[in-house]
Amino acid sequence: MKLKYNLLKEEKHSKARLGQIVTKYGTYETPMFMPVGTAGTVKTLTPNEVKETKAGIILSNTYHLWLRPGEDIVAAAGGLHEFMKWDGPILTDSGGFQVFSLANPKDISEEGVKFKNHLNGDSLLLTPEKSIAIQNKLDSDIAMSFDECPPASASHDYMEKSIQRTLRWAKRGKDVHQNPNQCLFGIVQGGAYEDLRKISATETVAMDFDGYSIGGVANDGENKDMMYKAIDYSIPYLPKDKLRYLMGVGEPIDIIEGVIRGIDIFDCVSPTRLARHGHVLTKYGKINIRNAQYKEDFNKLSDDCDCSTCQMGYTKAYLRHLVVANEALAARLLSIHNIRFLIHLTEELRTAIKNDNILEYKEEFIKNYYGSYQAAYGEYEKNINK
RNA sequence: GGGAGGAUAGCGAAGUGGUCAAACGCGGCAGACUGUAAAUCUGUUCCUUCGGGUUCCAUGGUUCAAAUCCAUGUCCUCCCA
Repeated sequence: MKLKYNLLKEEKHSKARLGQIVTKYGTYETPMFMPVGTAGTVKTLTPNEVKETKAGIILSNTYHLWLRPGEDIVAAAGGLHEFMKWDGPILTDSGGFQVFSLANPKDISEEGVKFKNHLNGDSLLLTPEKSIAIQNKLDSDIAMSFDECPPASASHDYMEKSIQRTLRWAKRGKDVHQNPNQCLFGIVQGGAYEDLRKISATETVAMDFDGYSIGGVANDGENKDMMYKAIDYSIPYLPKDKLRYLMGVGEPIDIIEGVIRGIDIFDCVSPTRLARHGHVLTKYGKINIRNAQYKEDFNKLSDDCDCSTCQMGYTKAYLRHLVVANEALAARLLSIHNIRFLIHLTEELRTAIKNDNILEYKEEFIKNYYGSYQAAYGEYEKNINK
């Protein structure tokens, strides 16, 4: 059964929307944060632990599973859900982000993208057709179109050529997409250029995908002002009855701003990566639990957090000890907490949408978490409409 | 009792006459991380009022110049008896 989106309510003072995603695994509310499990695992966590964070959809990656263990092995296992024992929806990224993070511009051609296998140096070619074929076999619930994800700093000229190629790649991918149980999403690119976002969004929507995402944000050379513009310039052209996914985001303030601008789903590696590096998201800001000041702090990470790490009563002093001692449990306990933090944030945003007070919620959140607008938005504070 | 080798910043360890406040590793203290080549990477780690000051076991010496050479002492390790 193909996943389906229903729009339930629009917030009165913003573009924020409450919706639901109906899947064969259950029904989930949006806005939603999706934890990332690139290589078929949300790093350091078991599926049960991920479930306990109240995660709905999780992410996995075409590029990584293609290289290892190979999509045929996943298919032989009965698909990715069965392989990794995740009894919930999965979205697979197409490998488009790896075009940005792993390939050189000169390796990008009309046919596809030449990669150097980061595991053994082999030369590989990933094409739109190949990406979709792999995702068909992985049997994820949502497949993403294979796109070029140029840095935000790319020139208008480069970006224009790039979005046209991404549109052709989207069409090629859609033409070979075969899995009837799998949605296929189109990706809007165009950086912070208003005209290009409009073209990319309009043309992508014209191809009639099951959902749409905004890509190319939160990467090199971008600031918050540009990210929010990229969203604002794309959203007006996306249909209301389809899911809107902001790829790779992220930071609490960006999730809030994204929701206010009409985004439904987000994904980001930050809660798990930060956890592995000893950083903790709390209502009163991000802390580095490694810091010496926590050596004898026998308080929990947060008094009002319902994640299993906090519910167990683990103290900052103990968690700091685990991080400093490089114990695997540190990454696991902090990943649980950080993921739960972002999912809890989306729960609060859903409540705010129901109550039509999301702008007030944002003010309150910024006050608690960042302390100031400057801290929340950086030097672009004044350009961003509060 | 005889012989040999050592002693360098919190620890380990380079350096064997000037370019040495002294490589590098660990530990310590901070920072970064947004569709994961990331349990990774970066900075910093004698004191300082940032001008400079005081260092390489101790003391004395050689030299324009010593962590580096010489003498003595102290301590450590190994081998022989």
